[in-house]
Amino acid sequence: MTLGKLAALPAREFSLEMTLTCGQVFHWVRAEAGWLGLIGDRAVYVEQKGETLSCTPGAEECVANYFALDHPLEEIYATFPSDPAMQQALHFCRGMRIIRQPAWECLATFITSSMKQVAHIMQMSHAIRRRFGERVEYAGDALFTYPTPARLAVVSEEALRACSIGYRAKNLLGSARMIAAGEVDLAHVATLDDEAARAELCRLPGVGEKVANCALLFGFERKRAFPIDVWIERVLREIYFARKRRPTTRRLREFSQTYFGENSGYAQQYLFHHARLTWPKARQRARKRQSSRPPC
DNA sequence: CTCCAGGTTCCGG
DNA sequence: CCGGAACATGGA
Repeated sequence: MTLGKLAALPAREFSLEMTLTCGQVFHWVRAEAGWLGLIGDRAVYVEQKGETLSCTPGAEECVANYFALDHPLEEIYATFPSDPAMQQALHFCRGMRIIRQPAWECLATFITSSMKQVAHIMQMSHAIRRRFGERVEYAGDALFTYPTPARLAVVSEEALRACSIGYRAKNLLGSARMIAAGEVDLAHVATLDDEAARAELCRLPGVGEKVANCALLFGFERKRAFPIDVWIERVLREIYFARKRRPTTRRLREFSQTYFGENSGYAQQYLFHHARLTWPKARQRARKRQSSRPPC
């Protein structure tokens, strides 16, 4: 890869590393001293040095918007609850931003995310892009856009399964077809309030409450959307409901919507990333033994 | 080899 | 409303 001169833009309270590795987006790859990826169909290189974010010349505005450099992080942090677990997560993840992803590629990658580790979600994303996306050249490297609903709508389920996505192929294909046919309109979803938008997304196959909330948070700028996955469920149960009778899924959802405030989605991502990177395997095994032991 | 992963859907209490 | 099971695949 041969990079020319880069453009610089100010980036206070920002961690590119955290932002790209926290499990919200899955196609950026390390290159040189930074990262190479696509913002929509535009190939971009970015690297951070201190409070400066350098990027491909001409892409400054696009990059600043994508990485949400305008989000007032200090104001957002001020709305987080002040309990120790939340403050530890904040300290650990400071500078991490919820980015503005194109709605469809965000939704689609989370449709393929069920029962998969972050590393494998990346693999699936790249396989789908490489096989069905548009090729974009950048400094001698080849990048691939995420295929549109219309493009995926006309491929076979077998061809999709060749990307090693298993049973998720049927869901991704079904959702692409419904959107391509206009049965669900993502541009319209963007105009709805959170609850209506979530309900509309859940009409798509493979989209339940968790995936819908990921799409709302990462692809529709809904900072209140609070996805509850296995990690967040552990955090809620072991920290916020420790020593209590096992809360129902319903109870966890109610708690998450009242306790974490107006930027609960942001809080959720900090708790998720912190737990995933710092909770040792030993704790997971201990938890496992505990939960499988009969109550006394 | 066994276990588990940023779940959803369907089915029987 | 709630708990269980099936669903594919690969990394630990």
